[in-house]
This record gives sequence, C-alpha cells and structure tokens, in this order.
Amino acid sequence: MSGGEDIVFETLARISSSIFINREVLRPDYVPNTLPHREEQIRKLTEHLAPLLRRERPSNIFIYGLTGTGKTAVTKYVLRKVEEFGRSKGLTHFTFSYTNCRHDDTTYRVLANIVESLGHRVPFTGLSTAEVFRRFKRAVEASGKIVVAVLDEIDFLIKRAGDELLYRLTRINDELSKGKVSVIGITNDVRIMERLDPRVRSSLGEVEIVFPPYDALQLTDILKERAAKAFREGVLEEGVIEYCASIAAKEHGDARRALDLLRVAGEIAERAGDKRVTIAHVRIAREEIERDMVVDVVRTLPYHGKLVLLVTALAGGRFDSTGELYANYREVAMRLGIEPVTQRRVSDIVSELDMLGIVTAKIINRGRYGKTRQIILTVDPNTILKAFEDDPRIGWFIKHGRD
DNA sequence: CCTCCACCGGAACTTACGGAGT
DNA sequence: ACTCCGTAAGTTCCGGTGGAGG
Repeated sequence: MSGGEDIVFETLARISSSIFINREVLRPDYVPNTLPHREEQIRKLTEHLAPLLRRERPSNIFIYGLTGTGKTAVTKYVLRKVEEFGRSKGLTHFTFSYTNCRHDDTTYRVLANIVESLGHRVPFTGLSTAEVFRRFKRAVEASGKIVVAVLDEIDFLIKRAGDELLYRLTRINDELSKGKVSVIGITNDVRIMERLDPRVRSSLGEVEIVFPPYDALQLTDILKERAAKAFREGVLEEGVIEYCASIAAKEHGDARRALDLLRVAGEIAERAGDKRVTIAHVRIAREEIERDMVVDVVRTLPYHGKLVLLVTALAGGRFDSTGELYANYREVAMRLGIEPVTQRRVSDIVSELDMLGIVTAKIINRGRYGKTRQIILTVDPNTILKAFEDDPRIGWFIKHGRD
C-alpha cells in the first residue's frame, strides 16, 4: 500500500514537472485576461451594458459569429468586469445569468436555469411551462434587480422551441412592477433571425455585434499568449504554434480547435515522456481528437442514427443522394432484424449528423433527376467502424454479418 | 422558357416514459 | 392513486424547389 503511494507520488511529480505549468488556460471554457483582436467587440459590448451603472435597463443585444471566434469568452469577460466594477462601487441592483441553450434547449429548462441563478429552486421536470414562467416573474420581482439573461447558442432554443420564450422575455418589462430583464442572444447561425417573429427580431436586434473569424496570424497571436502561460519555457518546438494555427484557420478560424490541438499535443508529449512538443505530436493530437469526437457521437446517437452512420462508413464514407443512403440503410436494418424508420426520419438524422460535424450534407440539384443531398463523412470510415466495435449487435455485424 | 424529378423540410400528431403536485 | 405535463423518437401528410432536359 505504501509502495502504491510512492508510485503515485513519483509519477505525479515527474509528469507535473515536464511540459505544462497550467494546462487549464488552454481549455475552451477558460476566460483569459486579454483577448487579442477583440478590442472592438469588447468596447461595444461594454458601452451597451454601461446603462446598468445608471440603473437603466440595457438594450437587448444580439451577438453573431462562427464557433471559436470568441463570442462566449468576450461576453463572459465583459460581464465579469462589469460585475467587478459594480461591486467596487457598491452597486447590487443588477445581476447576470448565463444559459447555454445547446444543453438547455427548451423553454422550460432555460427559464428554470435563469430562476435558479436568481437563487430559487425549480424541479427539473413536472411543472407546466406557464408555472415556471410565473415563478420566473416572481423571482425577478422579488429580487427587484435588472436581470441580464445571456442565452448562448440561442439557435438551438429557437430551432427546438420556437421564439415564444424570446417574445415573452422581450415584453416582460411591461408586466413587471419591480425589476427588469435584458436579453443577450449569442448565435453562430447568421440566418436564425429570419426565423423570428418580426417583433422579436426588432427588439432583440436593437444592438448587433459581429465576431469575424480569426485568420492564421491572429490565431498565432492568441496561441502564443496562452502558450506562454500554459507551457514551461522552451518546450514548444519551433513552428508548433504556427502549425496549429494553420490547421484551425482552414477550419473557419476556430480558436477552440487551435487551443485543443495545442493542449492535446502537449498531453501526448507528456504521456510519452518527451521533453518537447513537436509537430509530430500535433499530427497525433489531430487524429486523437477526431477519434474522441467520433466515439462521443457514436455513443450518444439514437439507434437509427448509429445505423445511418454505420451504413455511410460501410459505403466508403459517401453517398450521392439520400435515396441511395436510405436503400442501403433499409438493407442493413433488415439484416439486423430491425424495423427501419421512414425516409423522412432518416433525412432528419442526416441533418443531425451534419450539425454534429461528422458528415457534410450538401444540397445538390440534378435538374431533371431531382434535388437531393450529397452525404460525405468528414472522418475516416475506419475510425467509425472501430468506434462501433463495442456495440454488441453492430460490432458483430461488421465482423460477420456482411457478405 | 417551362417541366418535372427526387427529394427537402415544416407542421401536426402518436407513443412511451418519467417526474411533480395534489 | 391519479392527473397533468414535458421530452424524445418517430410517423403521416404535404407544400416547396433548383436546374438539366425537352
């Protein structure tokens, strides 16, 4: 037992001293103290929140930008600073609430989350939405504060639940005698506004802030700054940062991707006991991230989603029409003795896989020969097949079932 | 310039299920 | 114990639609 303890301590000491000083600064939810190339967005957001200090309700704000362009980081950063500033002046009449609508994509859960951030408990199911809304109003009035509700990835909420909640949130100030509500909506879907009721659109779009993607040079700046805090001096081989930045720049300037690559590359070097992080480590990291993503998607997918993915991988990762995919899918489902779902449902599953980024589904028009979607895997088909090995039925099928 | 294919994608509905309030 | 409600997966029905071929 004492021997085991020694091994643990020795291992920890060895590992903790090799590569990283603090790897947390490379994690996607870390909010750094400086955000390079986002000065304009920070200034704009701060200006529009400034009325809080005069006890006025800020305008509703809409924030656009692709994934990994710093929307969430900038918002959290500014909110934190405003809060600090307010507290230093002894101001307590406003409060922020942050909800990620990817996880809470229903009216009920968003409201419940805001209410909880105001310090009241809401059961996670069982009440009617109307009841939760009443509790929300009561909570705001009881606090008497200006509540700024941040709805991150708001497109998930709109797609699943429509814009009714937003409509009510933007109009709730008329119904409140004490307290006020402002909304900050964050989205990476530029066209989501088109789906909204015109009244919601105009009131939510009072202020718009756009986050353009980073280019490779800007990504390099960001990585350098974080790397200085994350890694011990001199462990990064020449060109590693630039390599991560160039990969991420090709994928729509996603800073999260770049940071992930750098962190995982460091972890791989660490596990291997290497003294420096090299470009070879980054290449391995890229594969490992892809593998983890696939395993994760495969695990959480509904059953027929798995089948669709399997069929696509078996076909070499590509279908030129939904009809072709569906025919193959039916075939495999029958052979597994599973009742196939309708083509309509498969069409939705393809959209879901597209959103997860594991396939791209491009609409193509073939004139007389109709309009359909071309489905292409974004990852190696073998990675998918490997990820299915643990599944009892599908794993068996891959090994023995096909001829 | 119009047609018409092979789908796309919105909407309303069903079924099964699990939790809350009373 | 019973009712009400939300969620998730799936179905049925159906009105669009971009562009190659006539």
